[in-house]
Amino acid sequence: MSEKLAPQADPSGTAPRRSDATRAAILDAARERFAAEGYERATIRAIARDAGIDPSMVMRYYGNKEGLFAAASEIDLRFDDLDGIRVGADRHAGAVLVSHFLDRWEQDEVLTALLRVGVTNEAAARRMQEIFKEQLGPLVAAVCPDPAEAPRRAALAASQILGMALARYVLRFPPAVEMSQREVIAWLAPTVQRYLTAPEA
Amino acid sequence: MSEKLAPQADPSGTAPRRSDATRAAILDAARERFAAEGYERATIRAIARDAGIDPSMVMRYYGNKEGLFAAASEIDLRFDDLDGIRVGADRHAGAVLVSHFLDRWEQDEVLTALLRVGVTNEAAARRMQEIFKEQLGPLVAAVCPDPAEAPRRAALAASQILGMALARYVLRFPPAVEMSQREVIAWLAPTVQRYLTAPEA
DNA sequence: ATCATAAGCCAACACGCGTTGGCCAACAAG
DNA sequence: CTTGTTGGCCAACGCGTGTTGGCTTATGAT
Repeated sequence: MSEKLAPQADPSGTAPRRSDATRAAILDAARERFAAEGYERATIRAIARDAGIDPSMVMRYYGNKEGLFAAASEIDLRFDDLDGIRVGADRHAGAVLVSHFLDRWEQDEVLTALLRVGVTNEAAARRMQEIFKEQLGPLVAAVCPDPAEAPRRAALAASQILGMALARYVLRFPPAVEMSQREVIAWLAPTVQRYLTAPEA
Repeated sequence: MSEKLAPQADPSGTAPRRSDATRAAILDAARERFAAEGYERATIRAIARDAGIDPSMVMRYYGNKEGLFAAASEIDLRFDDLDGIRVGADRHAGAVLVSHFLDRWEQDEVLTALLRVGVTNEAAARRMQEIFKEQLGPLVAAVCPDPAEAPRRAALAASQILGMALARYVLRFPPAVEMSQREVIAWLAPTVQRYLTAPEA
């Protein structure tokens, strides 16, 4: 009676459902559409068409459009891969951070989606705040001189990183698009480095 | 016969119309709505309501929604006020530029509107490219060492300035909002200065 | 083999949108 | 005063949207 919804023992903790493939297809399509067109123009009908199913399935699995976006925009900035910063590479924190963000941005369209949607959608903007606060914040606090300054320094670094993402991946300013990843890092790393570690004023 | 549409002599070149006040009210309301909500969520009906007239008037005067946005998002970055840069204050170009942009952004909601809309709307994104290219470009070319590098350097400066505008005026990251204008200038000026004048790599 | 359940589709709803054309009143020129 | 022109409103159209409920089919446990 208690395990009615779990047809078989499940080591991972979540019961696998027969519809998991469909759910994933919906999420993939949603991420792509949200990233490419923003919240309003990414219609549930179009997402369903991309996923090869009926629009009503989207509602069944994610409740409503807001719920779909919430599910599709879950993000992990993957700073765990970066524990190198703490261990003593503080002098290269800027370069490591910029490089990491560029990688993440080019691999994961969720970041573009969140940026595109966050500009118009209050909930997405708050989500973005949380992500940067909770994931970038601690990392900055560990690197910067006075932990009390961490939020401000993180915001400054975020402003440069988001600004480049905006110019390069969203607005597609030709010069920003044409720069190689290495060039972008060479230019932005000192900026971010200074925001993180330079003494105030 | 030739002057049928000009009821009286007009020194300024454009005939004043009885509807000019309404046209202006529409544009004001449009700017505010586009800046606050982006393209799709700023409805013509709401704009008309704000302006105190009927939605059909908007169509009469601006053709369609696209035309309205085009008219409402005309922008002059006002770099003319800044000829100080050329005259020899090149060492402070970064500070002057950042300060000028912050002022413009806080006075003119069109900039926020263009940023919010440009993220989702192709035409607005192109418009933004043109504005930065044609208005910021020449100014950068006059300050930077090799004019051939101007576009890239302008894009870098734009990435930082737009990034801060994004964090401060659109996404409203608390630390970015709480910083005083003076603090923002103190942090960003050296960055922009370097983007404009530092030797490459 | 049975049968509850899950997966899926279809058709439709109500709503808000951009947009249109016709009608009325205020104005200005003769 | 008359008459053409402009400014303005009203009512409606067609459309695409998010969303709903019911129906059919496949599935897998019993």
